[in-house]
Amino acid sequence: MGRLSTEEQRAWTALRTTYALLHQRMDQQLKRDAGLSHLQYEILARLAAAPERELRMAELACAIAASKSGLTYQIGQLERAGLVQRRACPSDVRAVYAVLTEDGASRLSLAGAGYVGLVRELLVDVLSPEQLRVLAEGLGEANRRMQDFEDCDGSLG
Amino acid sequence: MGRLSTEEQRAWTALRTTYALLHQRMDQQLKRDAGLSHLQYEILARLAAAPERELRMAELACAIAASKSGLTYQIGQLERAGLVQRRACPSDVRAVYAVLTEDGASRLSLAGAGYVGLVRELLVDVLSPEQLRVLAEGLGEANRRMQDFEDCDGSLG
DNA sequence: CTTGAGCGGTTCGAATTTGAACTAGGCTGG
DNA sequence: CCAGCCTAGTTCAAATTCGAACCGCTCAAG
Repeated sequence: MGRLSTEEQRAWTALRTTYALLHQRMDQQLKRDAGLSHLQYEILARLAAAPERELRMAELACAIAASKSGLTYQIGQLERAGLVQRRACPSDVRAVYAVLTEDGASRLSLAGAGYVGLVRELLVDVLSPEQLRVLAEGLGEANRRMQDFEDCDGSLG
Repeated sequence: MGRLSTEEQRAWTALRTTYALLHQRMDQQLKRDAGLSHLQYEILARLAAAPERELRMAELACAIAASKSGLTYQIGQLERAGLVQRRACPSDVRAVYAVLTEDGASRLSLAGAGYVGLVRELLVDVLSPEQLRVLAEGLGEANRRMQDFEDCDGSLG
């Protein structure tokens, strides 16, 4: 249980602050460009990538690491804005699908350029391809373990 | 302005979710162990590492990537809990120092073991030393650039 | 000196987030 | 079939967060 080595500390701190700064920048830019928060953008992006452009609430909550109630709130906002629709599931009355609307898709692509630009400018272009590869692999593995252990839900709601 | 390559996307997504999951876990564990939020822990940790165990509000806000008002709130909480004290700056009446108290220091060390354990278990031990080094270097550089560009304050509050 | 711009923090209201109930449906053993 | 437990989402109040407006102070230019 000793302290972290300098290198270990640097790695963790860098991870933390990189994410924090990037997140902050994205929030500002997305809000300016398309009136979306970073979280909302991620939600729309997940939906866009999903088959039929729809996902169950729980899957979505898990994917974006938000609490159940937090997602309910955000989907509410997005629905009011017409970017998403709720759809009941025929086989299970309890379940709800969030579906990306046409408007949602175009809003997403409106925001997309700026978002991608930011990821490039502040992350991708700063790293060598090799560094990027290592990062994707290493953190990908860390992720997998956490999700496995936690079953991607548990206390999240 | 094209899309991100699969690898680029993987890297960014992994960064995002790794941080999110780690943050969530920390929040829970710290709350349980010592009644601190992750943010509060970071604040105390920064103070502990600073000379004289004190920092100006603005420096602190910058260090933890919080908004000015957000920090005011959290320092308020920590002060009520007796873990931190505000101290005026003799040379500049406007400035305020946040000082770690003895209680703050012991609370911090109380929480420290669990915190470090989590960082080890979920991040450090999952990566090879080489991966860790690359991560620290790469993200460290990304960080430096963002902070430079933004002068570590700007629109943060 | 004396504006006037800018800094450092705080305050305030609105938006978001959280966790703990709660509502309802499903699902399994008896 | 039925009780008891689990699951999916929502609701609600409380805690946190954000941004804009604000206050008092500093500092450099005139």
